[in-house]
Amino acid sequence: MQTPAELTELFRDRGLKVTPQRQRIFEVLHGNGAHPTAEAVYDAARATMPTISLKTVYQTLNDLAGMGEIQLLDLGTGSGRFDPNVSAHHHLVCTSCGKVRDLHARYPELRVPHAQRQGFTVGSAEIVFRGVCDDCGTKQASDERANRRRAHG
Amino acid sequence: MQTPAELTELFRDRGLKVTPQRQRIFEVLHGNGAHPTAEAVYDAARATMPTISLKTVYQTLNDLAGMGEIQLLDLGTGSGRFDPNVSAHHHLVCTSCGKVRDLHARYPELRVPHAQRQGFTVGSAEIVFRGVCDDCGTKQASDERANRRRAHG
DNA sequence: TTGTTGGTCAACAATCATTGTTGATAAAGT
DNA sequence: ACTTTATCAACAATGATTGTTGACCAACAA
Repeated sequence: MQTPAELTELFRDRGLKVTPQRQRIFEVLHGNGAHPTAEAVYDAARATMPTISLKTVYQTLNDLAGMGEIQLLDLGTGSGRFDPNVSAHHHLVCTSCGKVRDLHARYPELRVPHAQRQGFTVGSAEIVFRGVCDDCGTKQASDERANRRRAHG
Repeated sequence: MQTPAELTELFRDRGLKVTPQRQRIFEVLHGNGAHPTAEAVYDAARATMPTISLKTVYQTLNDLAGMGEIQLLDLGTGSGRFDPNVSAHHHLVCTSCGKVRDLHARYPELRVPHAQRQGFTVGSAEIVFRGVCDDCGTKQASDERANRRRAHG
């Protein structure tokens, strides 16, 4: 997505008002590679603007998605995640905590074999790599150690 | 997944009773490549068993998923879909009607470049190809023709 | 065949993420 | 300054899914 200043212009061009709440949301999203949920954006915004409402956050996120400035992802983690990175890319998803990271890699082989098209006209392909992130990996390891201690003691 | 007869045995082995409702659900799923939603399974089951409840359908689908006989997919179509095909494969999703089809193809290139792992230990990879199915493609074309006629008339 | 266990049903409430509604207030943009 | 639109709070509603209750009945083992 574009910088907060550019988004401000974009909103003005479209006749949308640039309110402090919206600017706060622009800031929160700017350079955020963590693919926040609406709730996460809400929490981050509230840190410096305690009266902002979750409704307003959803509203603004949907406006941004409608303009193509951010992307709404459904990666099977229970709630939608908003990705400020709009260019073609793939995702790493932690099956333990739901963390999502961008993956910038080219997969030129990603074609559907003709015999398998089943009548589909394919427009895009996304890869979701599922696994365990470093945080959850080390936590699991220490949990297991704790379990062993408990079993022995 | 296995045949209804094999599933019957599996349920018995686990101390689960084999009721007509469950057998009906086995039949509905057997050889079903359409990735039905819980509602779709419910509707199909009701065709010959009008009193079966949606609750029972969810229950049995979850039991089957717990045994690894079917797979619950979240492909961003709004509701979960149940896939009787448990082996590694990918999916074609219609962005218009939500239809899902299996894609049996090998993508040996599907590795995360080491420099991009970001601490993740990757276990699996799924590709979702999004596009328009034949039904929706032809429907869209005829809709457009109708729109042109309306505009001219 | 009978008894115990568990499944099923209906009806309903509850969950979670998300969107809609209302009416009052405030602030943005001309 | 005036018009328009955003925001807020509080609340209801959505749709998919799960939980709850109590009554009933059927599967399976003895």
